[in-house]
Amino acid sequence: MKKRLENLLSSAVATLSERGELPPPTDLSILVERTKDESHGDFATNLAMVLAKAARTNPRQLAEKIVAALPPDAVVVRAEIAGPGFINFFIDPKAQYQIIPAILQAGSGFGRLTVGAGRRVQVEYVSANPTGPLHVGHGRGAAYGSAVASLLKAAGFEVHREYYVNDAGRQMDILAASVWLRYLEECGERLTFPANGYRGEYIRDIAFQLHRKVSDTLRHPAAEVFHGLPSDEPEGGDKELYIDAVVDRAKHLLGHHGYRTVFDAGLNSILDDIRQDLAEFGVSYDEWFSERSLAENLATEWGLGKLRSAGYLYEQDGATWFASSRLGDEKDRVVVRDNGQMTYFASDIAYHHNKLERGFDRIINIWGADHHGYIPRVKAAIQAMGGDPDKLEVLLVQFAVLYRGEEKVQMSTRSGEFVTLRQLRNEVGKDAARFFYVMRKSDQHMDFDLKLATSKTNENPVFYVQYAHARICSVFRQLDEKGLPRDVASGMQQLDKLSESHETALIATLARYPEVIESAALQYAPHHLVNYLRELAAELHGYYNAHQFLVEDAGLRDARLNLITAVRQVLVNGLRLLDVGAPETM
RNA sequence: GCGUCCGUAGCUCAGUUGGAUAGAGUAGCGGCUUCCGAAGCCGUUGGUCGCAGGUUCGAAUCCUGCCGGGCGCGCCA
Repeated sequence: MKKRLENLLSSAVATLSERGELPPPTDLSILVERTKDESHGDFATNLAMVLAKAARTNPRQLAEKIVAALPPDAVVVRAEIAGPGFINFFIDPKAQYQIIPAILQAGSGFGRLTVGAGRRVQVEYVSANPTGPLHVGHGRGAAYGSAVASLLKAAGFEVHREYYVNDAGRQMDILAASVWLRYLEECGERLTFPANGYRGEYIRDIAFQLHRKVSDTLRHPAAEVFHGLPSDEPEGGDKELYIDAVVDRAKHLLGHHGYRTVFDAGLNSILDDIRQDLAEFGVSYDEWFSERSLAENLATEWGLGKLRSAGYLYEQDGATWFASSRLGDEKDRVVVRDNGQMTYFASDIAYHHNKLERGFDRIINIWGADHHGYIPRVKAAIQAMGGDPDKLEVLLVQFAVLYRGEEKVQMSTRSGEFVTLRQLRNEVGKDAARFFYVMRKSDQHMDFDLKLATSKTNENPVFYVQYAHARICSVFRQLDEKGLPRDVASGMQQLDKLSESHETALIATLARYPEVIESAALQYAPHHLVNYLRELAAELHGYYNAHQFLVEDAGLRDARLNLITAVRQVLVNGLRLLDVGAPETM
């Protein structure tokens, strides 16, 4: 409908230009919006106000000319000029009714668009280090990333969902060392655990399983393990130097094979847990991309080689630096440390090089907001490798602060008593968690009220929307119980009986759904969809309370049943994009 | 200190490629069930859009400064 009006307007502008009443058309984009106020008609455009300056006339006069030049259209009842120069369009209600058969015919495909035109988009989200279970911060990234990917797919993009598994690098070595030390404790060794090791209870579980599997074969006396190491932080040393020394010692004593056994025990156990956790959260991936595979394929060296040949690498203080400051970053960044180890950033350069090579039209990274300072260096790397930095879009997700009613839920990674995503799901359920996480703009802090998420009242937006769906299902159960007939085709013939204000408003809201999907997808803003669903549910509840659906008049009854069937379909489609259930009974 | 994001009703938040009288939920107040699920609905109270300038037909939205807050500023990831 918007498109149709835009075409009418551009034809009117063309006519005026030919007559010389307007300057030759530039590449102006005609903006047609839905009105907020009924008295302003159904759609409005600010076209006359935008063009007034170039036409050297006042907006209202120009608006009159534009309206006069509009080609006739069966659907447009009238066009009015209002306010400072808006042109308001009033649409024939009969044309609006057609959305109902359109929705029922399209079914689950209603709201599937073609704006994406099959362009390939890669979406990377969560990508938490496999050094421990997912916590509630990752949950928001998971819900958001998953919703964005689903929206883009609905909008017609070809979407590739990816999790970057940091299964290489220093943190994983620290994890392996932590597992090994707990394993030694299982064997009966007594030792002091490093300040910078992973202290979570899950490490003990992994060590316990490892010990059951390999018994004492990887055991070394504690005295041998810690002999000659620098002092740890509590003894006045440097915890970073200390943990690195512990890692080296583990590698040395265990040998390649033994070390790998410990390393993989930790990695596989945690990664399996993360996979299962996400699966239960309804979050899925097309690919789990291994960082280690980059090293094994020498991709990291290759990526750095690319930077070197482009003249962006230099040596200083024994380390290798990337001159990212020449490409907009605050300062240059180390890619190879003076001890010969690659930094995380070196892998990331290779990873992004790999993404570029795969030929995506757009690359979307979803990161925690605390990583925002990391964006310029990655963009710089892409540019240095000859790629287009604008292809990369980094979406930031702020952490959610958990509350139970008024009370803030304390979280502390240090003490290990952080709330895991699994704990959250167990407390509020998958549907509420998914819905709440994407209810707010992603780059904004949010308060997540656990008590509200579990309450079964109208205060809880999840239940409110789901209840609208269940209520419609209930109407159809009543229809059966009363033994009333239903004739869909006949209802379609008599849609013009839907003349109550609740009905026309509901129809207009239904017609908006594809526009909501488009803007939510293009703006990476699932909260737009959430707000829409709440609005649609509210209108359904209001309609339900104001009018009886199962009325005597069979024609009116069938028309109303067709309308609420369409509402149910849109609720289902929208909730499915968020992976929130649409139960038939509550 | 530098960078970056943010500041909208008592509370939680929408609304920012500039548009008409700034919205919703919740809290408060007052109503609605012989009838399809009251897990609902209707009405009402409540705002210097952080402050001060600027840009223009028009600013919550864009620009500048200030105030207040989050995050970042490692040869960590």
